[in-house]
Amino acid sequence: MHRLEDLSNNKRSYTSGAYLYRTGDCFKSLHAIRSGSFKTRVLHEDGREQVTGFLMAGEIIGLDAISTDHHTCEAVAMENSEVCELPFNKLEELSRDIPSLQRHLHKIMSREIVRDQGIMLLLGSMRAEERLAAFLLNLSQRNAAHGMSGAQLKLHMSRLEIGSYLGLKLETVSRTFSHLHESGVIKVRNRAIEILDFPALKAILARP
Amino acid sequence: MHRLEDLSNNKRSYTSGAYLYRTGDCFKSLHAIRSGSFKTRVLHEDGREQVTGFLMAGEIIGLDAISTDHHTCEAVAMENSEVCELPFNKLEELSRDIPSLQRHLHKIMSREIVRDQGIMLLLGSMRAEERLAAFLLNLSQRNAAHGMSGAQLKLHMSRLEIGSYLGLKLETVSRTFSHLHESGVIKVRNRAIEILDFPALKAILARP
DNA sequence: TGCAAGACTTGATATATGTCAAAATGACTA
DNA sequence: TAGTCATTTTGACATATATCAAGTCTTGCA
Repeated sequence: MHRLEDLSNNKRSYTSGAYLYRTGDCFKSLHAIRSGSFKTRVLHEDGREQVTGFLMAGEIIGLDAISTDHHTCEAVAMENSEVCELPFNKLEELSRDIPSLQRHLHKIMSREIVRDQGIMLLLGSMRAEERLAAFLLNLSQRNAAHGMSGAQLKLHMSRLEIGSYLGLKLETVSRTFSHLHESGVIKVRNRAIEILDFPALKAILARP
Repeated sequence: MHRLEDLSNNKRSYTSGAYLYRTGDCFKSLHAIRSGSFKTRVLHEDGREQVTGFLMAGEIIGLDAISTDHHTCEAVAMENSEVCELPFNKLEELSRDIPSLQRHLHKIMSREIVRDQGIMLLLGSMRAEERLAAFLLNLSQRNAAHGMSGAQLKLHMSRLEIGSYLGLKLETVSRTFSHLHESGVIKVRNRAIEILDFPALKAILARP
């Protein structure tokens, strides 16, 4: 596993709003997010766009590009962030020698597929309030997994971006936040969200 | 590449409606569809479900399960079908020796991620008619890729299943089919669809 | 072949979310 | 610090899709 370190000494910084890659860019490396966060989005010919993910520290970004050797979406930093470059052919080479790395890489890719299936379920069959509840709980969980608070969330994305991700208009996102705020489930102060009543938030999801 | 054949001599048949695997099943093998077609769907606690894919001959099924060694969705045959079992640890073993196979496997997984992103775009930002147009064009393209007609489609799934996949109710699917039929873009006779006007169908997608 | 169950279509109506608009708030810059 | 611009909230209204309800058509089985 020490050989992995050869791979990971190449760190780069991105300021908020900077592109990690754009649609069509040639693919050479995956990137591990060391700090900060990124959003990914796909673009349709007619200017339509869809945010497909919000990624934070510890997560791997760029898996879409392996398919065609070109990026099929773009990744933008949502705050000042650091990534570690993982040249993909080195990764493949290493994973031929190290079965546990190979397995790990496969699991990472598969996990992304599972994550996308979850979003499809959300987009295909949930109402606005359920989508937002699922979104907040997911964020909370990932925050907690990094030793940060599960209750206090600092959103680095706008209502517009949340809307795009959840298949809602920004006004609907705003209204739904307000509604959850009024019912005492969460506290909303601009982009700082506090989850006050976890069971209630989970109950929104559990009841179809 | 001949060693691949060792892998692929294990064929199995599934009658229409039979499960290839269920949610929670232990994962051992991917499956290559030799003939026929399958649908995959994810289940939510509250009985909610979402069809996440319709797979046909030549496609690989089961990639979701690598993540946890257990299947996170279920796969059901939509007609009498044959699959070829690909034991995953043998696949990993072989791909350590054969870089081109390794690369191929990675591309297959990445392609699935890209496909899912496309569905997220569809579910998140398209109207009913656009979703159905995208669905039909995709089906047509895959049909044509297998040497079959791109214009004559035989649907193996019900309106309910199409609706689940596209995030619509079955009535909306039916109405939208009827509408496309009336406007002369397609001809609908039960599950036999004929695409009469490709440019018109594509135009529905291009105009936001 | 005929019957029954499921699949599909179509209509009337309800509703969640979108659209348009304006005001309020917050953030950045000069 | 003030001023400008972007973001967010909130309201009134529009609309796409969902829901409920018949009714018709297929299909598979007896």
